This record gives sequence, structure tokens and C-alpha cells, in this order.
Amino acid sequence: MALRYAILGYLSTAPGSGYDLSQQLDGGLGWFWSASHSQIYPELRRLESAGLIVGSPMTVGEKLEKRVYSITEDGFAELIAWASQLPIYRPNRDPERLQLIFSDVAGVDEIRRHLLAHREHFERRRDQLRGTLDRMLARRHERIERRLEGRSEAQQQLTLLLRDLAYSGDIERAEHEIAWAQDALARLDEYERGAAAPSGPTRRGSRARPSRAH
Amino acid sequence: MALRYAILGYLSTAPGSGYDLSQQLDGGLGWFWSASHSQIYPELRRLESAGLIVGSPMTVGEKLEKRVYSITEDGFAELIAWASQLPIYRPNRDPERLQLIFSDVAGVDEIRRHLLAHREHFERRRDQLRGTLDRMLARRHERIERRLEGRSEAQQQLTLLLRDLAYSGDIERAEHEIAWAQDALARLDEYERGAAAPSGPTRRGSRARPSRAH
DNA sequence: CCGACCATGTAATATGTTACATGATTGT
DNA sequence: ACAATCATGTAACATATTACATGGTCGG
Repeated sequence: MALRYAILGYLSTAPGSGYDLSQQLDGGLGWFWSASHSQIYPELRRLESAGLIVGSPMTVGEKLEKRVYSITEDGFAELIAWASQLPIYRPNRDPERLQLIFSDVAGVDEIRRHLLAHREHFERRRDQLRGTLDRMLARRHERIERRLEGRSEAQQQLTLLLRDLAYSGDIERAEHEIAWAQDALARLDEYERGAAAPSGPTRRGSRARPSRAH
Repeated sequence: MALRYAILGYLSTAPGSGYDLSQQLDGGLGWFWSASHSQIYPELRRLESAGLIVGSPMTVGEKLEKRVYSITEDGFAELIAWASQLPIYRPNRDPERLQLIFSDVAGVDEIRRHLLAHREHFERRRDQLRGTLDRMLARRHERIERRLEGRSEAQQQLTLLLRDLAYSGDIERAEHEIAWAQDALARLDEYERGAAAPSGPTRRGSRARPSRAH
């Protein structure tokens, strides 16, 4: 269902083509949902035949056809109904954690490489998110500016507040992952140095963490 | 692919039946991966015909048939190969965040309910994870004790370290979500009180947070 | 004897990934 | 002319959810 609403949400800001959507959703750059164009185009057709969006054919240059979709009133109502629902939490699926807990069958070096990759992955993600958030707060994010157009001051503040919460929440998540990986690497070093070091009961990570600059 | 390795990982501790697996993975209670029995049984057959596990039929009581699977050497090698790989990060998909950023079309009350549900969800999750981690550190977690059997002291320490990292990492994630929702609720109240309150540039969440007890 | 749980499957549907396929436009 | 990017689709396959389907065991 989420793809449906990702599309409706996107089009509720301003009309756009399938290609525009796939630019945002393919690879999921800086975004909270992801889909490839092979999923997007059929879904657009389905949304259109359900009357939630309408597409108008345009021509670029001489021959290149594209379809620009707009949300309909029904589509907007559908979006509001969905946004008003309580969130439905799906079962947790975390391939990296799964890999980690069974990495005791691999070597310490492999675990270290894993944790380093983890840190780097979230450093990249944090930087990307920060870039987008900064552009947004500097009021230089085009799509969001479009969304603010023609709305009341209070409405605009709410939109910006929600975006800020979402982006800074994800940035903090990424920072948490970086700090976690850092700590994990330290604990792994400790393990390797002393093997059975202080032998006391293993402290919970949340407690045993000396270097949380937070 | 992950289901395959969740099963191999589980069976690398001790043999088990499809039902045992679905107890762990159905609904994903306290676990990092989730699957329903309708996925598990066919996958077990596939793993068996690939020679990675072997099933032996057992009879409970008079007639009830069950198949208890054990990992083979090939299966173990496959698990090690997988665990040694670098993690592959899939595109981010977060339906709750998606809902939140488009909730400016809904009302403030709906957003508040959403955030309250978010907090409660992660409070429950944190408590469940804590329960499991505490049992594990108290050395009362049966399955993990099974995994430690017959391994060297150093090996045991590594297993426990990895589990501790995974569980406490997830507990901290949950705590972060709770704190985030708490802060978001406060900011929403602030928004509602003043509507366009101090009008200064919105501070980034990570900075504007007064109550991080961390 | 009955309800909770053990135990295993299939089918239909929905969602997501990778590959295959085609052609136009724009800037260098 | 050539490469990068714009633009839209289909097909095959993999993965995940929900519903349908069946029967046994164990304890009260």
C-alpha cells in the first residue's frame, strides 16, 4: 500500500511524471520510500484507473511523449484518510543484525569489516540527509517550497515542523548507528586484546559505553 | 536470501523443526527476522534438497509426524560464507516516516495519536528486548546456552559479545525512538500553542532537544 | 470432551528486484 | 556523432502476506 501513498503524497505537492517519481524513489535517495520505475509506471496506471490521479500526455521536443499526473479530489481524500490512520508496524527485518549475531561462526576480522562498513554506510546516509535538511531549512528546497505555496502561515509551519522531525530523526538514527558501530569496534578490540579480559559479567552496551558525546 | 540464512543460523545452534522455527520467526518476537510458517516450510524443503540441511522424521505420541532438521557441513560452510560477507544495505523503506511527512494534510490531533502510538510501540519493543537480553546475560537463555556448549571460552565470549551488541543496539534504537516521539510531541504542543511562536528559524531536532537524559 | 497448542502443508495475492526492450532529446 | 539523460514500458523471478486446509496431542 505504501507505494500508492508515496505517489499520492508526492503528487499532492505538485504534478509530476513517472520519470520524476522514479528520480525520487529509485534508489531512494534522501527519501523514506523507494521503488524502481518498473513498479512505478504500472502503479500510476492503477491509480489513474481508480480515479485517484489523472494523467495528461505532453510532448517534449518533437516526438518524446510523457505523461504528467495530477492528484484528483478523490486522491487527496484518500491521502488524508491514510495519513490520519494510526501507523501499522510491520515485523522487524534487519539483515545486518541477523548477519552479526551469526558472525560468531566467522572470524573477528570479518566482523570488524562488517562494522566498519556499517559505520561508513550511516555516515554517508547522515551526510545526505543533512544536506537535504539544510537546504530545506534554508528554504532552498524547491519541492518543499512548492508544497508551502498558497498555504496559511500556520499550515506552512506545520509542514516544515513535520519535515524537520522526519529528517532530523533519521539523522539522529544514523548518528546512533555510527556511535554504536564505533563502540562495537572498541569492544571487539577489547575482546581480541584480552580474549577473556576482566571476566566479569558482560556489561550492557548502554552502560559500558564510555565515549558517547551525545 | 535472508530467510535462508536465518534458518541456517538457527539450526547452527541446534536442530529444530519447522514449527520451532515458526515460533521464533512468526511475528518475529524478540528476533531480527520474521517469517510466517507458509514461507518456512517450503524453504526448509528447498534447503534440504540443496543439501544444506537434513530432516529426520519423528513421531510424537502415536501418529503426529514432525521433521527435525539439522544443518549439514555444506550448510555450515554456506552460513560461514554468508556471515563473512560485507552487509548489503537495501533501500530504506519507512512507512511511518512516509505517513508523517504527508500528515500535514491531516490534523494535529491525528499526528499526536500517531506519535503516541509510535512511542508505545517502541516502549513495548524495548521491554521485550530487555527481557531477552537480561535472560541472556543472566545465562538463562536456553537456546544461547545451547550455542555456547562445547565451544572454547574465547568463542563463548565472542558469541555473547555479538548478541549483547545486537540486543543492546536495538534497545537503544527503541529508546531513541521513544525520545524522538517525546520531543516531537513537545514540539507539536509548542506549535499548537503559539501557532507561529518564536518565528525564528526552526532549530534542528538534535539541537532543540532539552530533555535528553542519555 | 474440549480448548489450547503442536504440526505441516497449499493457494492466491501483493510487493519488490533484475533483466529485457525501445526510442528521443540535449549538450559537447 | 556520441554520451548522458529523459522517458516509458514488459517479463521473469524472488519474496512476503493472508487465507484456506487438515489433523494430532495434552491437560483439565
